[in-house]
Amino acid sequence: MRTHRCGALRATHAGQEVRLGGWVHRRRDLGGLIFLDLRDRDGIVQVTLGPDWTPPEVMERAAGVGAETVVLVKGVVALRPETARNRELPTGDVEVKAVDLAIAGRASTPAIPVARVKGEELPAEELRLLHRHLDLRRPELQRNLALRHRLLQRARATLSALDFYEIETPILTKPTPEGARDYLVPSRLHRGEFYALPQSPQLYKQILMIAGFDRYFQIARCFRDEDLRSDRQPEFTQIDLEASFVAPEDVYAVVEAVLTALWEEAGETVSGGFRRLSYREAMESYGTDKPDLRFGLAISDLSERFRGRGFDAFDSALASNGKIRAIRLPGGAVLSRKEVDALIAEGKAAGASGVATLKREGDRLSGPLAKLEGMTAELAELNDGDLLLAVAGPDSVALPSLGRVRTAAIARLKLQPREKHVFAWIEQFPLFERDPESGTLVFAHHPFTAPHPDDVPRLMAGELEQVRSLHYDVVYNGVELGSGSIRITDPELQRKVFELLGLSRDEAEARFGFLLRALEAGAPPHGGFAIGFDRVVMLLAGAESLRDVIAFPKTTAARALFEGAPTAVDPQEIAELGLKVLP
RNA sequence: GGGGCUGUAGCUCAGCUGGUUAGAGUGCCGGUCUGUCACACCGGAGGUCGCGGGUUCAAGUCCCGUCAGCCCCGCCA
Repeated sequence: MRTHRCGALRATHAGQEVRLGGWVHRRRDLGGLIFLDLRDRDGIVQVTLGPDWTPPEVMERAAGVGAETVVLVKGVVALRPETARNRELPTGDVEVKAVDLAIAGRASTPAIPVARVKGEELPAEELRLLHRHLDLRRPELQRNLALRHRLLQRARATLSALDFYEIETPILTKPTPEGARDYLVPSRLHRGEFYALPQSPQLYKQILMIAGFDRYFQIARCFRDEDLRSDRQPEFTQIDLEASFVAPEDVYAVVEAVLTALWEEAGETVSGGFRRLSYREAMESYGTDKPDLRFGLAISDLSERFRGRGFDAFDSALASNGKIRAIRLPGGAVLSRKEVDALIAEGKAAGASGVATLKREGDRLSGPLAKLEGMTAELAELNDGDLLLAVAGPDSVALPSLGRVRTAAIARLKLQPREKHVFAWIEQFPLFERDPESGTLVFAHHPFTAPHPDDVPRLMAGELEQVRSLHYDVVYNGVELGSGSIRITDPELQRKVFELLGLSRDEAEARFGFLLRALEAGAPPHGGFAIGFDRVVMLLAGAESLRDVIAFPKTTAARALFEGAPTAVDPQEIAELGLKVLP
């Protein structure tokens, strides 16, 4: 039916007779001459119709085609006249002189434009989702999904070459009361019972390791019934992997190979390797567990330097086991009072009771900290033009506050990154964290995460806060790309953890008995990782929203506008499931 | 669950302190036009101002409610 894609034609094709199929992107009808921009997934080429080479009835037909109509064109590729070439188009040196044009699919006037006027804003997101078939025709989204395809293939090829088997796991699974809210699926055959859609294939991949498959991966769809954000969809895709007889180092090597391959596939060069930071180092130096290491600006401890200098807020913080933490902004002295106030507000929003500042301009120090006894530029280690922002208090407050100040300052000062891509492993996360509401200790990750071997005695002794885990994250330019861990393989340790979670032996058996039985059948040491694939595509495509790298995304209220899901169903179907909808 | 922003022609937007017949660009329809590429030019049609209620002599504009989209907090082991 066709010989080439529209976007593929170049000067080398000149003289060839071609048949094309595509969508009419735009029409320019000059009366005697008609130009059609014909578009397919590869790009746009100009089709030219004129009385010298196009039969009159074809001219007439072409004069009537509207935007987005699908046409089949037969013609000859010709070099354009020298003065009529279009440098902005890859196909701009040529045009197709049409001898025939058939209308294959006439389009009604598009509800939203595919070809936009230069400078025109995109249609409202609601309309783009409602008319997704049209929005997806836009070259940007075509490009994003083409990239997504290539990244998927590259991930598969890379893992397959590393001896990983791609194995599918169920979509209808067992509900898990912990963690995110499950999407539930009622069972017709078993009235009153429910499946859940998987939040991740976590337990299945562990069972696969216990079953001896050694290395598994899956491009896995995951479902979580929680409120959404611009970087969160109710269903999303992970590159999920798990391997046996591994230490964290072995998992790191695999994940690094995959991520490096993906960046390469997108045309980026990754160098400098993956940094390593413990959770503690990340928090102490950057105030976050996902630091953007493209910038320096580490947090420093000024407790001793600023102790006992007549600043009450500092001394009282130190007296109650707090620290004075600070960040130096080179060139920060240029910030206006208003801009500095905005940074202080960031710190306060994260819980700091105050953010004290010190500015150096020439030999002059200014700001609230300038009046500390014995304050000098040397004491504060400030260079000319620097701004110091300090927070005193317990680390649990001071560090995250300065982390937010740091991020805001980088944006405010429009600092140039020292490197383009910085990947880092964050290791040795605590196994437990304090629930801010109840104050009780809860699992920081899922309950299958192995404790750090050195800390198992502490775990058994109930010194939970001190217990580190074998959980690790990959962070890229301040964005968390994924996480993983070495898993618990000792059934008794796993039982102990369920107990710490507050599950009775019976409850643990009812919920996770299948895992415990598997562990008792001889489990190899194993661990794995999951890469948030949508987020990776978004970063590599330069997209601003996950919705721009997913063909059919949901709205922030988890609706599918195009097809209209969710929707009410026939009461009879509901009755068949043994359910009743409450008003 | 809470907060914020937005909703006016098919699309993108303007519409002042409440005041005559709600505008522009683009698209659409008709016409002229042989080198355009956001073609140009002439003419025309096109409106439940998201929806419901209220205040007022008078509401696109003010108030209350509601729906939808987006952003943020909570939430996402």
